Amino acid sequence: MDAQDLKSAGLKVTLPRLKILEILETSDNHHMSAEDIYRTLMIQGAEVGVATIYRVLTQFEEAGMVNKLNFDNGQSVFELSNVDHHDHLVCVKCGKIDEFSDEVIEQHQHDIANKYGYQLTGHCLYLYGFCKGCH
Amino acid sequence: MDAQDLKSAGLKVTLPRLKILEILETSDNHHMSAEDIYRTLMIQGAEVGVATIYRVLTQFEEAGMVNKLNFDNGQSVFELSNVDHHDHLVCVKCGKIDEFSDEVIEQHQHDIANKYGYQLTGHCLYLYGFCKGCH
DNA sequence: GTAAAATTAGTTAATAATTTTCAACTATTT
DNA sequence: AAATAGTTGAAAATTATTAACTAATTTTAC
Repeated sequence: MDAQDLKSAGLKVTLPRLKILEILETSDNHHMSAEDIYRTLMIQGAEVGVATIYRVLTQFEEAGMVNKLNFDNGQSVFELSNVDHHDHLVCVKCGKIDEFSDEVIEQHQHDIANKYGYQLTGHCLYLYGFCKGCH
Repeated sequence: MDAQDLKSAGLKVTLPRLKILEILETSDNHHMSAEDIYRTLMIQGAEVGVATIYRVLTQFEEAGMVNKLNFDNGQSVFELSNVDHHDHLVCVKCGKIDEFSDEVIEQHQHDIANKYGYQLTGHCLYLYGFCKGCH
């Protein structure tokens, strides 16, 4: 994800956008909330308003560059979408996020959509629980 | 779901709680947002404050009487939980909600949780798409 | 049934997260 | 370099939900 991706998406190449992309790429946990990103930018000394972050993330999502994950507790985080499809395990205690993918589940989802006459546009699958360290 | 269920849950039997239960039971689409419930109560001429609705719904959820569903768009709706477990198909255009259940998917979810060392407390699976009527 | 104790309700105010507004600025086009 | 179309940051506005507080209601003990 770089300047070229922004152009392809019809978005001008601006500093805030590049910085946000960079943060999403280089952060340790590559699942970040708008707040997380804002904090990181502040620490870096960048002067970017909150509104810009929400705006840019929405644009990225519309352009298919990032996915927004909405958790049950109302929190939401973003991840780059230039990776293979996967779903998420979320620790309800420490907030840790693991990723998995399961072909059988994917297949069944499609079968179900067909059976009910739905033309699938997306899905959301989260497993919530206590992770190894939080039992 | 009736007065007895309220008592069993350690909740006093009050008019607002009974009305909210009744609405959840009798509404056509038995998936309603706090707002939907509020509007319905207003139409019925009942004088119930919004805060009460949120409070009561939260209590019902804690008591395991209702499930809260959080959709990707941030909206959330409630359904009575005195029915078999199932997941949801959501039409992204008209908002229609269908229900399904799939043993294979359920089983795989447990396998995955085990594999990653998670002790499962819940899951959320929504399929989004265009329903039959909205193609 | 009644009164006292405990819980609950409604109003209003507060909060949190996100979005809008708008004038000033920037990137791209010509 | 000027024109233009898109973008930004600050602050105000919105939205959904929750908290605080007093009044009202339900339950429990007589």
